[in-house]
Order: sequence, then structure tokens, then C-alpha cells
Amino acid sequence: MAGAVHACRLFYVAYGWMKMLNKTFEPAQTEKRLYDLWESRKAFSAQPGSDRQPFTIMIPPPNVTGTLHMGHALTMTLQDTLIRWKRMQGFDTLWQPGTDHAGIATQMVVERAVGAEGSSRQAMGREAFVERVWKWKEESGGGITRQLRRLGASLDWPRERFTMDEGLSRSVREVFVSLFRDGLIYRDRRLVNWDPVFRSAISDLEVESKDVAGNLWYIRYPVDGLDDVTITVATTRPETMLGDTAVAVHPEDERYTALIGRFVRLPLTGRLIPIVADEHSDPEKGSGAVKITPAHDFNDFEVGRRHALPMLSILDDQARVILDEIDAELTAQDGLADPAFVRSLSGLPREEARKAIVAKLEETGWLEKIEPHRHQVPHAERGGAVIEPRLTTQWYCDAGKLAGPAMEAVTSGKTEFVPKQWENTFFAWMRDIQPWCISRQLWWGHRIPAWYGPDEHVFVAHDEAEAQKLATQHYGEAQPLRQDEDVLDTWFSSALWPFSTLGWPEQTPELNRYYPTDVLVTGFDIIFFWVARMMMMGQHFMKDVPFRHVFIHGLVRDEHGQKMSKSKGNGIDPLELIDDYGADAMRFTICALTGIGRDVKLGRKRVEDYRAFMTKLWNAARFCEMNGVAPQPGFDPHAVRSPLGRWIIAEAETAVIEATNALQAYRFDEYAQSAYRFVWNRFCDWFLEFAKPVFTSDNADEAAEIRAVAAHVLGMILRLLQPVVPFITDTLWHEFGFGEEGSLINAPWPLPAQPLEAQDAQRECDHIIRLITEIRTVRSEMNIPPSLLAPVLFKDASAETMDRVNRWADSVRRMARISEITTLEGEIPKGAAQMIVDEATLILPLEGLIDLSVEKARLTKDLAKAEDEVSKTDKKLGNENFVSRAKPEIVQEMRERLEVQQGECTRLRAALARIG
RNA sequence: GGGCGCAUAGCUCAGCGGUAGAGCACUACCUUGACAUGGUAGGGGUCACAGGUUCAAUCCCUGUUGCGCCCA
Repeated sequence: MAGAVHACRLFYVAYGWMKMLNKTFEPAQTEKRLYDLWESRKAFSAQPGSDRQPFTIMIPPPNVTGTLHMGHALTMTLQDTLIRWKRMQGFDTLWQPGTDHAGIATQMVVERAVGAEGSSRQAMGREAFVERVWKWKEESGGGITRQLRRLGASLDWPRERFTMDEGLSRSVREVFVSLFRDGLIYRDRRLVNWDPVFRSAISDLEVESKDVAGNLWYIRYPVDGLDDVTITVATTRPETMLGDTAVAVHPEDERYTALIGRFVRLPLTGRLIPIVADEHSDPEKGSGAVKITPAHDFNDFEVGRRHALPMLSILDDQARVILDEIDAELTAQDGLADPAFVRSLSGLPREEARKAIVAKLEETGWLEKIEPHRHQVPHAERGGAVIEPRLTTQWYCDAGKLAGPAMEAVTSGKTEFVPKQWENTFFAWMRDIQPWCISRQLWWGHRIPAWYGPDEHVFVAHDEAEAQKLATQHYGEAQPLRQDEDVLDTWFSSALWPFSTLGWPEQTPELNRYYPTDVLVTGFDIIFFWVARMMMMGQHFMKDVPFRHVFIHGLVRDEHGQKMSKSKGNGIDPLELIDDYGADAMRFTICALTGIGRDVKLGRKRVEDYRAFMTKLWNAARFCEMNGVAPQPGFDPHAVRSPLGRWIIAEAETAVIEATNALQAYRFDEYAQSAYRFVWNRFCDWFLEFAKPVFTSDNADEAAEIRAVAAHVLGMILRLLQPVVPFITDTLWHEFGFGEEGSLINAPWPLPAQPLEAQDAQRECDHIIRLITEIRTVRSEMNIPPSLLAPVLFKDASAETMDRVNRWADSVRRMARISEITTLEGEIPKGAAQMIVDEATLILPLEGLIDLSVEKARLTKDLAKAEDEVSKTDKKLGNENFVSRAKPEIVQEMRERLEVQQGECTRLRAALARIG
């Protein structure tokens, strides 16, 4: 006996040496090799020359300074799953890779490095600095593209683009010139959100309001010409009073109506400024009177425009006090204004100027009181500096005009958002879109193609030569030109991504073939930044939408639902997950958790759980291999005769239909779930278990058929799962000889072209499954150890049932721990457990092994449940209204249900009676 | 203040006008020759609350409460 076991082990060990799969899948050993193989064989390449229908996804270009985080892992996994699925479906797929130059972020990184060397960008000069950034980009940038490879992302790498490439830069210049000539790009002097640390304008989308604890300072301003009359203004920013040009009160605020039209003398600077009536002033807030500083506040700017007020800037590009625009008008007023004090503020940072001004006002008695006050303060999203609204001349894009066609595309359904409710968000923003400030005071980016003549006349052109030509025409002679110092907002080039990457403005074959793209996959956080702008540019320049679907997925959060962030330290590194569990396990987890319109709560535990599924798949395959399962060329599913074979093929086809529908609808969770359910709960739990006795039986024909079916279904499983778990599936595909290594990626997506008619097989298998399950349940409830085999007796069973049970006797014996199957002759044995399955009562004679009172309690409980259901159904059918108004098929269904339930009650009562 | 979303088992989430589901967790039993990253079985939910529509509501409508996000 011991010898036999030993020999058996030896056999497996020896076999293992030769060929067998390892006990578990080792992702680390296969992922890189397989990915390199795919890439070297150009398995990810689009084929513009093919006659297949194209399917295109543009990658949302990650920041060139970026590293892969869970958010990338989520969005890229979903995109890769779609691309791999469509590739198998026979589409010519293009998944366009690339990165964006991330103006501010990249400049920051390099400036920091330069600073660490004791230099600065100013010391280096523009040309040397930009050269340095390029060098950094070549050496350290784009690390994320290597990380995307570890994820398994099947991007068409030879087509990789960078927003600062020569080609994409040309697109940018072309777009800029074209929009300028159409009047859709212009210069304007207005307030912008200014980042005083980067010393650049930033977009209002890059500004984040933060609730901050501050104060309301109440300051008295003396009314000119009325002795001892003052008006008190309340402000959160006393330092800006240097630039005040009015005091505003509400036109209907009776406290102040008499003062409207008079002037106040501004403390410190001594300037006379008017009291104006404006609805901006809220009588409920503060004192009801507000100081107006048009050059340093967006609301005040509008008030200033309405009342034609001067707009005086008193802070420079670093938010330090600057007096150039007010110095000439400083006047000394005894106890009120002191030019020397004001001049002493010059060059002070705004925070220090505030302290000095408040102290001075307190000293001179013009400060009435200070109240603690919480208010919203704008901060730069990147860098975190407090934003200073600042009056500057910038380049603007007329987003309002471009928005129309973009909105029309969504209204008409040419572009659809999934889920649909994001369209509301999109419309809400688009309807009241602001002019888009596109210039940035940075060095890293697309330099604005505008040149100025000696008189500041602007010439916008594709290059300097063209500008020179325009200037010569304009001036009648050649004049020296100076190019605009500024660069464009990074999102300006990103907005062109769907067509600039395809070669526009050249009419390339790729452009004609792959635009419009099929789906854009991204998070809701960049609908405004990016999605909307791509739609505006696409509609304007391509006269067609950039994508037909926009799939908006949720955010990745930690397992407690908290946003992952560096400061909280709750982030998970996707590369660590890949190291620990394999890329497949992480990818499958992401898919399984990605429902429509929900954030993804992800923790290590979830990935670990789904890794178990990878192991299950691996071991199921291993079992197949051990039992000689191998693909049969020319296998025809329709020729399969055995119920078991027909049943599992039909189940597999159902799984394929479910998976296909799910992917079609971007239901990644349902796709993952249907595959999971089929593999684990159908194929492994039942098919393989039923196959065991077949494989060891004497019936060689049946065994051969089941082996062939197993191979066929395994092949379907591998193809079904390839899009989400490409590494493990390809490994098995190759091991089993379905195809050579790396070839599963191009295998056809399974398609039940001619569905198998398998109702009989399904009824039969379902029945056997129910019988086995019922016996197992009773055994478990009666505490009968699995080691004890029991006979089962059938009472009142139909001929069909007995026929089936006898045909499946091996499986029933094995899986329900049964010694023999017979029909009940005569009286029921004493001490038996009974169970009802359809028309039949199954009896396990277990005298001495079971406690009859427990059995009685069990049956009583079952009967109570069954009676309860009967009464519910009965009550429903007794309702006149139900019978007359409900759909007839529902009524019919209820009648049938009642019959079944009553039958069960009868049999349970009989069973109880037999116990006595 | 305006808008959107969510509320279903201990947890994470599906679902749906007609008998409430999955995974994980939990409990019991089982190392049986694919798999203990496993197997078998089980317990567990007045589907947030209050109204309404309907023969029938967890599902549709209205309101309330709580939570989250976006915009001002």
C-alpha cells in the first residue's frame, strides 16, 4: 500500500519533470518574457493597410513626469481590456500611446534639480534651461511608459507621441494661427488667476477653493466733506486697500443711500474715491459696505467695469507690494494718510504688508474691529500657493464660440457619455464657459507663435520667416521682431491629441482611418480640462467628433472609501501589487470592481482574493492536463452526444454571450463576474467533478468525447479571459498546444455562431445537480461524516428519474458519498433521513447514526417553510383583483407554483408521518 | 445657495414591478490522487424613513434624513 502510494508520487514527479504545469502560476517568471514577445512580434500594432474595421482608443496621455499610480492602473486596465477584446473580435485596433509635456510640473522638477546645483533657470537663461529640460526628459521622463508595460497594456508603442514632438508642435502652431485668423484667439487685459510662486497665469480649473480661518477687518473710511462721518467697510484682505478705487453699497440699503455719490478719503494713501451703488454689495454681510479693488478681486473687477473705476495694481508678479501705479497720488493727511508709511511697504510680501497696515490702522484709530471669519481662499492646485487675482495681458481662446458645436455633438448623440448623467455635468460647464486663458509665463511648452514689431503690433504666424513677411508688408519695410515670451497651456496641445497624434494637419492614411476614435476612457475629473476641449477642437478642425463614446469611470479609493493621497499615506502602488500578486490578479480585481458610476474601493485583500481565482483557473487546467485533455483539431461541438458534454458547451456559450454583452455595455464588473461564475461554479465545481469518473471509466469513447469537450471549453475560457488576464491565459494556451506562445492575443473571440440545442442535457444535468446538492445538505445537517458512505433509496420516483440516476450513478456515488442506489421496496427503514426532490422522496437509511428528533425538527422546519409559501401563493390567487388584472402568464405561473408547493407539502407531511 | 449621486447581509457591491443575490467575512464538517490561494454545507436582510401610484413596490413618484462629489 505504502509502496503503491510512493510509486504513484514517483509517477507524478517524473511526469512533472517532463511536462506538467507547476502547482501554481508564477507571474514574475512569465510576465516580462511574454510581454517582450508580444511587443517584438508587433502584436499590438495597428494595421492601417488592412481591410478590417478599425477600433481606436486614444490614451489619456499621462504626465511625462508621472509614475504609475492606482488611477492609471484602473483606467489603463479598462482600456486594455477593451482593446484586447476588440482585437480578438477581428478589429484593426489602435491604442495610441504617448505622454504630455506637463508644463508647470516638468518645469518644477527641473528647476528643483537646477536649484540643488546652486543655479537657477534665470541664471541659465531660457535656451540653456529648455535644453536642460529636454535632457531630463530623455533621461528620466516617461518612466510611466515602462510601467504601463508591466501592467500588460497593449499599446502600439512604435506610434508613441509626445505633445512637444515636432509633429504635434506643428499641429499646435497650425491651430493657433488658424484660430487667431478666425478671431477665436485674441489678447486681452483682464484679471487672471496668478500663481505668485510660479509667476504665471493659471486656468480657473487649476484653482481650488479652500475654506480658511481668517478675519473680517472693519475699517472706517472718512466721508469727504462731512465732518466726523465715516463709512465702515469690512474686508478679508486689508492690504489691498492701497488699490481701492471705490466703496460700494447696495442701492436699496437705507443706511447708506444718503452717501451715494459722495467720496471717501482712503486712509494711508489719502486718495479720494467714490461711494457707488452696486448690487454686488450684500447688506447682510459685514457692514454692508465693501471696498472695491478692481485689480485684485474678480467681483470688484466687474464692479469696476460697471462704474468705470480705475484699476490699480498694487502687487507685483510675486505678490509683493508695488507702488508704481499709486505713488504719484499719495497725499499726506494729518492722522489719516502718510506717504512715507506707504512707501515703506514697497517690496513687502502681501502677508507682511497686511500686518503692517493693520497695525498702522489700529494706531491711527481707523480700525473699528476684527471679527474671526471663515472664507474661501483660492489656492493653486499644483504647488498650493495662494492665488493672487492679477490684471495682466494674456492670450485667450474664445471657448464660448467653440462650445456650440461641441454641445451639439452630445445633444445629437454623435458623442455619448456612459453613464449618461455626465452629459449634464458637461452641459452645465459648457453653457457658461469662460474665455480660456491659454498663455503661461513658463519656458517649458509650446512657445506662442506671435511676434511683436517695434510698436508692439502683433504678427501671428507659423514661423518667424512668415511673421517677418507679414511685418514687412505691414510696415512697408523689414523691422526687428521679438517673439512672445510665453508658452501655451499644456491642455491646449492635449486638446488636439485625437488628431495631432494621427499626423494632422497632414491628411495621413491614419487620420482618415482612425478618426473619429471609438471610445475615450477617463475619469470625471478631466471632463472640463480635456474631454470638452478635445470636443471643441475636434469639431472645429476635423468637422467631426473626436470619439463616439466617452466612458467615465470612478476614482480609486482605499478599502475604507478614502481618496488615495500622498499626504494620507493610504496609497497603494500598483507595481507592488503586481510584484506580490501578479498583473493578472490586479487587472481582474479592477475589472470585477468597476461598476457603472461607482468609485472603486481597492485594498490588497481584494487583489489577494481574486488571485485565488487565478490559482483556481491554473489548477483546473492542470487537472485537465493530467487527464490527457488536449485540443482536438476539427472538433465539432454539435457532434457531441453526451449530456455532460452538451450541457457544459451550452453553459459556456451562455457565459460568452453574457461576457460579450457586458463588455459591449462597459459593464466590466459583469464581464468579470460571468467569467468567474462560469469557470468556478460551472466548469470546476460540476463539469470537472462529473468528468472524473468518466476519465477513469472503461468507456473509452465517452472518455475521449469528454476530453475533447474539456479541451474545447478550456479553450473558450482562455479566450474569454484573455482581455482581462492576458498572461496566465496565454501561458495555458501555449502549454496546451492551442497555439504558439504569445498567440492567444490574436485568437478569435468565442462566438456561438450556431447555438447548441441542449435543453434536454441541461434538464438532466440540473436534475442530477439538485439531487446531489440535496443529499449533501441533509448529510451535512444530520452531521454524517463524509467518510461514511450511505445507500440511497428512491420512493415514488418516476422511471425517468431512476433512469437518469442510474446513468449518473458513478457521479452521484462519488459526489454525494453514496454506496448504492436502489428503489424503496416495502416499508421505510427505521432511523432514516428523508428528502424531497421533485416527485421523488430520497431516503438515507442511517439507523443509529442520526438522531430522529433532529430529523423530525428538520422536516418540521422545512414543512413550515413550504406551508408558508403555499399560503402566500394561495392568498395571491385568492385575490380577485390579482386574477383579473395581472398579466395572464403571471397568474398561470402562480398556479403552477402553488401546485409544486402543495406537492412538496404533501410529501413532507408524509415523510414526517413515516417517522411517527 | 444651485446641481448630481448614493443608502440592499458584518464588509464590498450586483439586481429588479411578480419567491431578495454574489464575493469576502462568519459557523460546522472535510487534507477524497487539480486546487487548503481548496472542498461541502449552513446562519445572516421589515432592501434608510414616511407617504403615494399599482392587483402587486426593494424597484416607479413625492417628501424626509444621513453620506459623498461638483459648481458658486
